[in-house]
Order: sequence, then C-alpha cells, then structure tokens
Amino acid sequence: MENYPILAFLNSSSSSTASSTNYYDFPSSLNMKYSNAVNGLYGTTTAAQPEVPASEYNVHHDYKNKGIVGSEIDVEHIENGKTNKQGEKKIRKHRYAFHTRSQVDILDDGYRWRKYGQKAVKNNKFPRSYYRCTHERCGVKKQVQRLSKDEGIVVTTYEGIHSHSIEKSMDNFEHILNQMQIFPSL
DNA sequence: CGTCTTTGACCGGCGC
DNA sequence: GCGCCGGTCAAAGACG
Repeated sequence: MENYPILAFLNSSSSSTASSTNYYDFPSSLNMKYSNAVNGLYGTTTAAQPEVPASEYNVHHDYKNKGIVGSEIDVEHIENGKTNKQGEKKIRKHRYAFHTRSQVDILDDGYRWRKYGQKAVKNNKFPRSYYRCTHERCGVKKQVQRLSKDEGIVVTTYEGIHSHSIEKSMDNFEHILNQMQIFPSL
C-alpha cells in the first residue's frame, strides 16, 4: 500500500490520548524531510509565542486544554457509534491543528486543495476556510483560520489521512519555511 | 475551456 | 420544537 500520510509521524509525537488509528510507514527519505521541517515549525512557534491555550481554538469541548505539543494540538478525537443515512458506521476521526506564525494563510504542503466553503467564526473577525484534497477518493480535509487575538498566527487543522502519495516536489517544504517568520530560540 | 473560488442555501447536531 | 452554529453543497463567476 502506498500511503505517505503527512501526519503519521506527527501523531507518534503526540502526548495526548491513546489512538487506535492505524498509521503507515514513511519512506525514510520523506520522513527525514518532514521531520526537519516540523522541527522548524516547533521552534518557530513555541519560541516566539507565549503559550496560547487550546481554548483559543475552536476545539472539541472534550479536548480543550489537552496536549499542546509545540505547535501541534490534538484538536479532536471523535468516536461514536452513530450511523448515517446509509447505515454506515461513522469512523473515528483525528484532527491535528498547527498554529504557525505566517503572513500568508495558505501554506503549500505539497498537496492540491480545493476550497469548498468559508464561514464566519464566532468571536473571530477572520473567516475560516474549508479545503478538501483534490485527489480522487482522498477524503482529507483541512481548515484554515487566522486568530483574531493575534493576526500573525494561522491555525491549520488537518483531518484524515491522504490515500495517495504527495503530488508535488517535497522541496516545497522549503517554501513553507520561507513563508514563515523565523525567530531565533530564546 | 478546464480548474478553482466565491457565496448563499441547506443540513444535521445540540442546547434550551 | 425552535434557533443557533459548524460544516457542506453547488451554481455562478473569475481566472489563466
């Protein structure tokens, strides 16, 4: 199976609740690049910011104030036995949010995204944008929103695992880093 | 002309 | 039941 989920290794670094989600192995070359990039994110955001409580985000109430790991937040952990119209069981979802200090809202993470909605957010003067991965049958979604309290911070929330390999060159991670302000560690 | 964004409508869940 | 709210749909328009 060829799955290169961007969030697979990130989950392993999460200190929050136990997960039953299956994750796939990273090709070692990609893993290294991702790790380097994310370590950069951690340093950037945590060093530059006073800790922002999880309650600042629009998070699932059960998981407020849980598990801020650097710039990664285990936003949501959904498990229920409800069924939808088709009688399919809803599957457990995982969401991961990253707060990054950036001038641009859209960080190029290598995947192609189609915007499918935008909503005003309560207690936030900035709207939240909804994106879906354009790859066929890949249900990965992400939400992007800027914090009202600190306009320099962009919160990107990922939901789901990509069912396909990345579509662009991994070199784009350098662009991501270039888009962010880099602060020296204090 | 194909792809992507915009935006109001719509829907389901939840609290009262 | 009703209203609010977050999330999604889909038609129309913009853009390269």
